[in-house]
Parts: sequence; structure tokens; C-alpha cells
Amino acid sequence: MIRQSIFKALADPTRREILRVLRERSMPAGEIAEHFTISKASLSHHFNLLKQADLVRTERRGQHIVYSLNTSVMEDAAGMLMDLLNPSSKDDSDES
Amino acid sequence: MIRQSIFKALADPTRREILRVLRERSMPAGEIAEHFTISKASLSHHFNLLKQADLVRTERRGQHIVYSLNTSVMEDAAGMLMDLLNPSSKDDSDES
DNA sequence: CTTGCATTTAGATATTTATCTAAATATCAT
DNA sequence: ATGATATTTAGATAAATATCTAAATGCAAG
Repeated sequence: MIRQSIFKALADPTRREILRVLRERSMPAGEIAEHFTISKASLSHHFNLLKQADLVRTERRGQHIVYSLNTSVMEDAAGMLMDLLNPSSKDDSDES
Repeated sequence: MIRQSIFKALADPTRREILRVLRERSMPAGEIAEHFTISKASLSHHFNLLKQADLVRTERRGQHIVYSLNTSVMEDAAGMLMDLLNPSSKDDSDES
């Protein structure tokens, strides 16, 4: 359920803030963590959900793991919302 | 927190399905209920969240309460997503 | 190959959420 | 007023979620 995971991911304020941070530039988990007061373990949990939704991608760089925004999926999400509005669009409720 | 309530409302598959049903036409709660197997009480709970997010509006018509999609808020939501993408947009994280 | 740093995983807990049944409220028709 | 229909509210419960601390893993540098 790709759709569901995206909407779920976007439902949490911390995760939306992570996306906002990442839209400035890609950065490692530790640096993202500097923007928050919650534990790194909790953030890691949020990273997981964002990755599951494919809203962010990761790349290991030595001892760091760099997170980047997956812009195209964000665009898809906005499109899904618009589809929810448009009666002519197919009802692709929950496939894949 | 208008933003939060919108994202929250959209996170649930049943609520998104309600929106899809309503985009065809406005209809009373009972008729919406025919599209679902869950209890009317549970649906009422979902209606509440959708109303809180201002994604739907209600109007009493005799003994029926007619639900309608609030199209403009749906559009706003899509816009918010796009904003989440655009580094130049102001960071209106959670005001109002 | 051990020490240090970055990140994730495990396991526990508290809060939130979706759902139910039963009861309450509101409107209409008689 | 009374009874029938439509919807919501109350109260309970089970499942999902966000968070924490502590431990484990992956990598780099001596």
C-alpha cells in the first residue's frame, strides 16, 4: 500500500518537519537530529516511516548516513490529493 | 492547528474513501454508510474528524444531515504538500 | 584489533485511535 | 404527544503509534 504509507508518513508533525529540513539540503541523520529535541532512536523510527513511503532516500557516506528528499514522490502525493478531488480520475484506492 | 487536522484526517483509508464517495455528490450520512461495513457510530467519528479539518461541511435537510465535500480545503491541502516541496515558501509549520 | 562515533534495533510504556454496542437526541408523520 | 427514522454521543476495548533507555551494529582511525 504505497498510498497509505505516504499519507501516514505525512500525518505526523515531526515527520513533516524532517521533510522541511531536508528540502534545504540532504544531510546525515545526526545533523537532522540537531533540529529536534527527541531522541535519535525516536527519529530513526520516523526515518523508517519516511523511507517506507519512499519520501526520503538514504546513502551511506563513511560513518554517516545521508538522507535526501525524494522530490518526485512528494509531487505524486500532491497529485493524489488532487485526484481525490477530481471525479473523472480512476479510483485507485489502494492498489500496489 | 488546521494543518495537522487536515493531514490527520487524510491519513485514514476509510476517511479518504468517504471523500471519494462525496466527490460524486453530496449525500446524507446514512447513504454514505451504505458504502461501508463499519457501524454508523464509527462513521460518525470519522465524519467528526473530517469536519474538524473542514474537509466536509454539513447541512440539515429534514431528518437527514447532508455531507458535502469542501473542495477549496482539499485544494489547500494539495497546495500545502507542494509547499512542503518548495524551499522558497515560508515555513508555516503550524500556525493557526 | 580496539576505541570512538553514528546510527539502528530491541523492548517497554503511555498515548492515541478505530471500532463496537447501547443510549441519547433530533426531526418528521400520524 | 407517540412512534419511526436518522444521526450522534457515551463508554468500553483492542490495536496502532510515538517515545524512551539500553544494547547492538557498522565504519573509520589509530
